Amino acid sequence: MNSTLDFDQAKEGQPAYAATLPKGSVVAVLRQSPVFQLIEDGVLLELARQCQVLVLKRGDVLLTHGDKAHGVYAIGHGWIKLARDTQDGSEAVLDVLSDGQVFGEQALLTEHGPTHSFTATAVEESRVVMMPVAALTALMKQHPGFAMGLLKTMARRQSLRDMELENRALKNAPQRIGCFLLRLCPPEQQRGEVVLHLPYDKTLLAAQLGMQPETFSRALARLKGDVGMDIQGSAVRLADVAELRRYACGGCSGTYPCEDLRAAAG
Amino acid sequence: MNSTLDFDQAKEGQPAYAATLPKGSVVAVLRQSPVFQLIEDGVLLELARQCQVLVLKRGDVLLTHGDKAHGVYAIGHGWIKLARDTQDGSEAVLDVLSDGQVFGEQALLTEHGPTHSFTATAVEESRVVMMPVAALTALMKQHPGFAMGLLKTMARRQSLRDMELENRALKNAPQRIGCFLLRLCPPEQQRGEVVLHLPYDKTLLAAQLGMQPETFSRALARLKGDVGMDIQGSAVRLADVAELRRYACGGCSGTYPCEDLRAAAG
DNA sequence: CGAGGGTTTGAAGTGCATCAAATAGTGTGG
DNA sequence: CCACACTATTTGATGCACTTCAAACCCTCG
Repeated sequence: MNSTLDFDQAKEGQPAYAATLPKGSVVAVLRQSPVFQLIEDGVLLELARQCQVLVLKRGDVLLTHGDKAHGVYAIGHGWIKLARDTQDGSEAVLDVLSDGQVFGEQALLTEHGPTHSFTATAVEESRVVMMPVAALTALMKQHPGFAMGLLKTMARRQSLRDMELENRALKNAPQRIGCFLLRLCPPEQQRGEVVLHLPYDKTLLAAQLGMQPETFSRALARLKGDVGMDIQGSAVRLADVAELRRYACGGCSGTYPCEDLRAAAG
Repeated sequence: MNSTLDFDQAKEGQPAYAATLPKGSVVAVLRQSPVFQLIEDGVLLELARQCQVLVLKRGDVLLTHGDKAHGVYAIGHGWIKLARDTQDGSEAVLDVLSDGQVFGEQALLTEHGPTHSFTATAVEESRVVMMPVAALTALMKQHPGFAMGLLKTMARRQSLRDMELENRALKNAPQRIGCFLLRLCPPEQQRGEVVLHLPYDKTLLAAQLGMQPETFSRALARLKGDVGMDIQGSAVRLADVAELRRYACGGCSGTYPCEDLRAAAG
């Protein structure tokens, strides 16, 4: 699989290098996440002082499944893929996260030697804030609001995973793609024509939705015919959102609208 | 689907009726869950005073997807199925929980009018403790240990869901069954012959593993040949656990052993 | 311009779902 | 205690969705 190893440390996704950034901007990154919603500015600034900023190139591996967990991460900007790799070389994508989202909270909760339960890889150039476990456990003890924030985001993420399990169990490939597109629609555009932009490449999208790239391609083509759609590379023009909803949400549990889940899970 | 409605309220899964039980036993139920691990006896007794005990018959619906959430639930004994029902009548089973496990914590976390994101049904005669939201929010404010307990169980559950997503994405039917059987093995019996007892009926098991009953039946038969297995109703005799592990865990992410997840998720 | 990855298209194979029906198991009332 | 009804489970036959393998195409970037 990797006979192409070379001396360029970026090639096979080596650990990211650190960079120093103004602490104020770290606070701004953390503020993006509801996790820190209940924390006062001063406290957050003190936390920021202890954080590290990591700059990742496309393909860089931030942390590996099974590694000891040193911190919790918040995405400043970029796209990070969380996945589980198997012995035989395949992988299951759990999530693809972006600006303001937090991951790796499990590091705070498992007592003896917490390890990461997934591999995190930069899908494209990204900036990530690493919050050391020690700083966070202190924060947790002193500020109950932090635990509450964590609870809320974990509950939200839980619901997202539940929805994904439902999708995998009950929907076919075109419907899963449709569901994803719907969550991409801005909240105010729930009817009529909408133009969307696929946030990352189709191969990754396919993996995230649990299908092969070939299947994704064909399913997208099928959507084009079944609901009105135009596709130009990563640009998708939707003739009528309502039509897509009818198509994709048919086999859904209607009472828990996906709209509520569109917002960042952390 | 239900032209057979009759006057027996149990028939179509009406709400369970309440029963009064000694408060001490409620404390015992709560103590089973790690959620309350850090809470002192006195506090727990006070909580127990405000709880209701529900007795459910097989098929009774405890709460329905979309209902307003009034409380969090702890299973005294029995089996409770959590599932999402779709408009067209099919369902996706999210989890099947048993003694000591807690569910519905989301009720505490979503601010405006929390609703349940799944339907909970008794798979067989069960006893469940209902903890009112009001009592728990009070508890959360005064005892930070409670929030910590919640966080831990939610993290654990998260890992379970991640594993399930991985299983659905990467394993075929016989392997998924094999994985389930392995998690059924007692921790001390990791090699040699083991006799297991399927905890509930095969139709539900199939649904939990994301396959049709027919597929489950055939996959189980296939396992019988591929690894050494004897099946008598719900009794499964495994010639060699290690053999099954080789078979089922081949496509797994090895570094996060499923053994760690066998323990109750809350 | 050429190399390499992303994307599409075609052809063939496979695992699972579906439909149908037989069999086993379980609880009921007579 | 047995016959009946009903459900769970198994088995067979068939179809379909998705995967796999292969090859062409496209696009970007050095």
